[in-house]
Amino acid sequence: MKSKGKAVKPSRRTWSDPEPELEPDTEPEPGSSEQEGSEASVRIGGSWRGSLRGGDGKRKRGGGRRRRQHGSGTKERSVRRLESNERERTRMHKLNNAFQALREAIPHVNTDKKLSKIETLTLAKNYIKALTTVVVDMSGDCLPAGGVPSEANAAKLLQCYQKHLKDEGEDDLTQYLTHMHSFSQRS
DNA sequence: TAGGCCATCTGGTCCT
DNA sequence: AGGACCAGATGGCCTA
Repeated sequence: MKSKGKAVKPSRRTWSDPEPELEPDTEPEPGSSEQEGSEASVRIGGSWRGSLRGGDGKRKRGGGRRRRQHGSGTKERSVRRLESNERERTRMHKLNNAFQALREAIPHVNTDKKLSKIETLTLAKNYIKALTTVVVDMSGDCLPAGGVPSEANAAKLLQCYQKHLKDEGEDDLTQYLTHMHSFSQRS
């Protein structure tokens, strides 16, 4: 299993752990010094970076110009940024937890390798499609046309599913399994 | 070393 | 007004 990313990244400095020489209160940021809105450079981890916003035609919903932050001091903005970063971090953690739950819901062969996010989504999509095919197939055999979902029907479907697997194997899952194997072979 | 994947920061926009 | 959401940018880690 890849143990990527999760390890502590000592060189990644967060706003909550600022370096002493970095003083946002006193050091103006080039490009973002409240005068140019189309392009900004910000300082992260001690190095300046420039963003390409405004020049590539993306993210242009609305004005496109960076809004000026009237009436809020640098310190207050810094605090708000910290809070915003924290919220974003927890939001992403929740998202990752959801991805993990999805990974655990999808059967796959190579459990040694953690599915990437894109693999998880692709497998989930194919898995749903495969199961849908099975259900539709079985409901044609086992349920009256236009049958209303009910506990009785669900039980009957389950019986049919088991019979289906016994009689015909898991051919309906072939496509899903194909994708699954392609993923596992790449690891 | 290049490329893939990821976490984090960031600012703009949307929504309540 | 403030939080949620989104996407771009950046840099670290890992594998082929």
